[in-house]
Amino acid sequence: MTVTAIAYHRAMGRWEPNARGRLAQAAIRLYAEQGFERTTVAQIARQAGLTERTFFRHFADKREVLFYGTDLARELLARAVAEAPASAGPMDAVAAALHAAAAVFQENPERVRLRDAVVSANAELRERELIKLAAFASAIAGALRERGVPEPAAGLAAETGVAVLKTAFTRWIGEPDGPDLDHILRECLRDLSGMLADRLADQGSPG
Amino acid sequence: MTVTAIAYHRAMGRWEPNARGRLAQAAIRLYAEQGFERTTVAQIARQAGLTERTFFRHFADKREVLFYGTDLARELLARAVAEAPASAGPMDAVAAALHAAAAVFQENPERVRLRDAVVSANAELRERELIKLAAFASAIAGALRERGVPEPAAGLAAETGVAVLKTAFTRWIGEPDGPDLDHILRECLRDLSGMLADRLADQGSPG
DNA sequence: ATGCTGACGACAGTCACTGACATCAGGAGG
DNA sequence: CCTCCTGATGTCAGTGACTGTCGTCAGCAT
Repeated sequence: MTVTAIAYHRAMGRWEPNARGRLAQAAIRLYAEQGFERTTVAQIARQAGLTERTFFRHFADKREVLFYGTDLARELLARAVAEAPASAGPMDAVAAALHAAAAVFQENPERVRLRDAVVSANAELRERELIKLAAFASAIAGALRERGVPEPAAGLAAETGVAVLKTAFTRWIGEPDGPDLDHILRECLRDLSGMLADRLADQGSPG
Repeated sequence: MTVTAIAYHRAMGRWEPNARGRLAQAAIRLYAEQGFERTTVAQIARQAGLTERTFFRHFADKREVLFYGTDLARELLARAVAEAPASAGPMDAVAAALHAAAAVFQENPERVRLRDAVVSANAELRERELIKLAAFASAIAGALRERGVPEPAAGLAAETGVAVLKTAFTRWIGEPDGPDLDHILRECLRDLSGMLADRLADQGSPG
């Protein structure tokens, strides 16, 4: 469930045309070919015609190079929540954001799948993915609060939304010829509503 | 939201009385005193009267030492789900598990808070925490499936449950003199039900 | 042309983590 | 009591991620 995969594009370096991009491209290729652990930063740098030291000037660590574009995705989610119609409830606004993210994924399914394969294959990368997802939730929660949704409802809706995104994404990746992400998302949201509504019905027997 | 904090106890070493425990205790103390990053594994080992090499024989890495007992917590959650009354719906079973976990946290609030402070202060430790929480979700989902709950409902209920636990835990940590975890949990579950029930009411306007 | 600024290379150093081998405590069997 | 065996530990050497520092060089403004 490497849901973080999103756009790979950015400004260029000053001398070389695009240092960051070259490093990122070299990295994902090498990670995919020989595995994350068996790839050294020196290899990536050499592949991109740069030095190891320069790699670490562009990326905080060896993992971060795979999470390029995460900032953009976070902004996208927050914006979608903010731009949801005023009449929409918290969970509707979150749903809108999830569908916006889904659209980006579906723009380039092959790259998303490649990245997912690399990230899923390594525990350290899965950890980093989770942090990014938590950042998504945090951004969504912030946007909800801007809409006047109080805590803990905002945080709860955001966390739940990300949980739904993860679940739907995993399902989508799992069946390449299955329905599209939008459809799966809607289905998951409906299932969840149902479960919780059931629970609401007979209240007060929690522990 | 370092929800992973749970029991610290285990078998003893053969020569020295309790190598694992001594290492864990030294580690958390040093991490709390001088920070995680400024503490070297050699320091921890020396403090415990052992060598660096031995530290890595007991813990997979420098972070893992703070996540002692996570396995027990995972089993606790799974068992609570399994032992929920047959009449309980998926979300009720999950709620029961969350309350079981809450009970363990409340057994020793000081230690939980100390650990939370250490983990929250460091990004790498927060990453590890998220992985453990994901493992919790996975265990809960498995237990739900054993109860006959189909996918994606099982995964969804599990993820949502962990999201609720995180939210409630954060709130609990945030106000030391506030209501107890059980109470906050119940409140969060109610809020979430409400939000999703509202959304269920006017269906079909997702994105 | 000259100086400034920011990106890069070169180099040395720290530390997390690993593999290989020696060693030593204690229990099982004589 | 002695001996073998097993498992936990110490020792040593090595890899690789990451950092600090300094020199250098391209492009820009003056």
